[in-house]
Amino acid sequence: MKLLSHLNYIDVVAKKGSIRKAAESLNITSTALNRRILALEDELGSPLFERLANGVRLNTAGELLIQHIRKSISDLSRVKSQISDLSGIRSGHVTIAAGAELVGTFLPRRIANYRTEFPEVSFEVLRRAPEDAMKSLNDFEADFALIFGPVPPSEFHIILSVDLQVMVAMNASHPLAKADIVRFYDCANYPAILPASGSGLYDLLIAAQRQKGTRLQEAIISESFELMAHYTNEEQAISFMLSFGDTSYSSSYRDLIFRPLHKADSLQGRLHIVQNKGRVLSVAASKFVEQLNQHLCKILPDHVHQ
Amino acid sequence: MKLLSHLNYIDVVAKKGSIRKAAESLNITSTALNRRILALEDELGSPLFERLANGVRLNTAGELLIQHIRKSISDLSRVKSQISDLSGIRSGHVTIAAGAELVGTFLPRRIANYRTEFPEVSFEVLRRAPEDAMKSLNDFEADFALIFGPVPPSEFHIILSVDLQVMVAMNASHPLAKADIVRFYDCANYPAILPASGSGLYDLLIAAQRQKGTRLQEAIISESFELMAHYTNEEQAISFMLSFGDTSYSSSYRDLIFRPLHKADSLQGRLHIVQNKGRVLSVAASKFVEQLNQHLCKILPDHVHQ
DNA sequence: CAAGGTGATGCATTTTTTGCACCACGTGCT
DNA sequence: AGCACGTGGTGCAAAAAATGCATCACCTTG
Repeated sequence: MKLLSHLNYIDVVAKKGSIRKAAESLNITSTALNRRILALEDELGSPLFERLANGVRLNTAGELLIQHIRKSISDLSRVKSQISDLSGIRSGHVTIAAGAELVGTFLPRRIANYRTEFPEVSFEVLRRAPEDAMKSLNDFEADFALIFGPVPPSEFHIILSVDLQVMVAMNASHPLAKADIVRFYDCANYPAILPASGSGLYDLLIAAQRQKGTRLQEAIISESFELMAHYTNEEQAISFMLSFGDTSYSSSYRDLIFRPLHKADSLQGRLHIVQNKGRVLSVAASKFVEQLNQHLCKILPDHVHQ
Repeated sequence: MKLLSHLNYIDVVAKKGSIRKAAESLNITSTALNRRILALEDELGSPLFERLANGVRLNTAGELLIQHIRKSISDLSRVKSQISDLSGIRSGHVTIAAGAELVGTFLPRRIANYRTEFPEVSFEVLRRAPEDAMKSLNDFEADFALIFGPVPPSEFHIILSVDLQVMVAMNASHPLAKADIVRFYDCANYPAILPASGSGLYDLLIAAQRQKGTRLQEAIISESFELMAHYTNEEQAISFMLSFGDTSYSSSYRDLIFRPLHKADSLQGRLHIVQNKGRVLSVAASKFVEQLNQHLCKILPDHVHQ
């Protein structure tokens, strides 16, 4: 797009922190890019970047402008999608920032389901810790975010919240698999595979250990839930996963057994679907959120908060 | 400004309804403008204008885009003003859409007062009927609007509301001037100069006549409050004006006497300061609104609703 | 002090935009 | 019907703008 390409250039420079690097990734010469920046600064009557020895960095004026640029680009792409929607072409692009707990299991199936109906819509999933997911929203990098954990700051609009239970995952031959329900203190008797910090599940498990006075055996810590799932199968270890009430999500890891925790130990967190306040979602994105909404209401009635 | 000039061109074409006319007012040839439009349409993959025999008109896609363009231009100018604010230059531009009741008396003094502090800030006052004032907000033509009359639609953000009394204006030698207070039915005994429809005061007077069963003598109807004021001086006629509690506004029309209406007849309307929902005001505009706010709280305590 | 990185700049080249003249088409007036 | 006038669209040449190369000045790092 020609219109925003000029603006987009600034955005890339800001992100790369170097005119030459940005120019390379944009497939133009640094000269051209440099001069565009100079022209823009001249036009605004104020520099936008601080020139450092090893690159450039946005100054305050630049920060103000880049915020507007990102919003403009994002809004324009929404308008474009609305316009193509008018022509009857169901196309578009949806960018989602989601916690590590969700990118592997929950989202793939939801996206696949959506794309059976609208195959022209492309998706982009950013795996982000809660704080980074919010930053993505602020930078207009993501259309909306799926955040599991504590209530997000009030500066965002919460489209939907769902109460989710944490379940214990283990190999079929694991001793804990014999009972239908697991106590949290029993978990401390076996090596555990825990998520790394920067995930809502991590926060929840830390809080639970402190509250219950139970200390889990941290055998492996990983930020990859795929590794956690597969390794649970290798060793007589346990791990923790979100339950969507529906076993179909859990079953994506064959051979793994999922057991709920005892009522008194129940680890409950909330999944929040949030978006930027005052921002309008694209046609495609809002339809996807609507589909998520319906699905969650169907499999988890009485747990959904609008 | 180069960045938005391309976009602004579309805006001008939409407003002029003709590429040639727009090109003339933009000091470029129609060829260049025409090709820019074609290029943009090509880029978006969809026409933006309907080609008619006597010009062009936005189609649905164009309406969608022009909305974004106007918002972008408006936001960018706000960012520009913020940036120059950083450099210590207190400059900017404020556009106000106001009812005819306010442009002549209330606003000039407020603007003058503001400009003694910030002489670099320029102002633009659009005299608009309530509905047109809201349209100006929607089109990002005005930063905010001063509307007197019924409560504006909820799709706008009401910054401030003030209860305002309507007073009766007359020549010093007018019979009604003898009493300190005027009854509404007494007004029917003299020729009256009334505002034309499209002003909040008009709506208020129409409603009052119906409610009280009193029919005023419509000697002159004008949309100009200046004419009303001056003509009131010429003939033994009466007219109606807003009271800001402070006589200083009324005194701008020398020789005119202002009398309040009896309590039972009191014509009370509301002045609303409204802006587009979700829109951020420029530094200059928000400072001006703040000054209005303080002033109104000072001269009309207990009548201001935030 | 040298090596490797950064952004800035002069000048020739390429690409894009612009303007002129003209076309095709529709409207309205005679 | 005929004509004049206005509209948007287009081919081609001129003008303007953006680009790329080579180079400079500067800073950091080894």
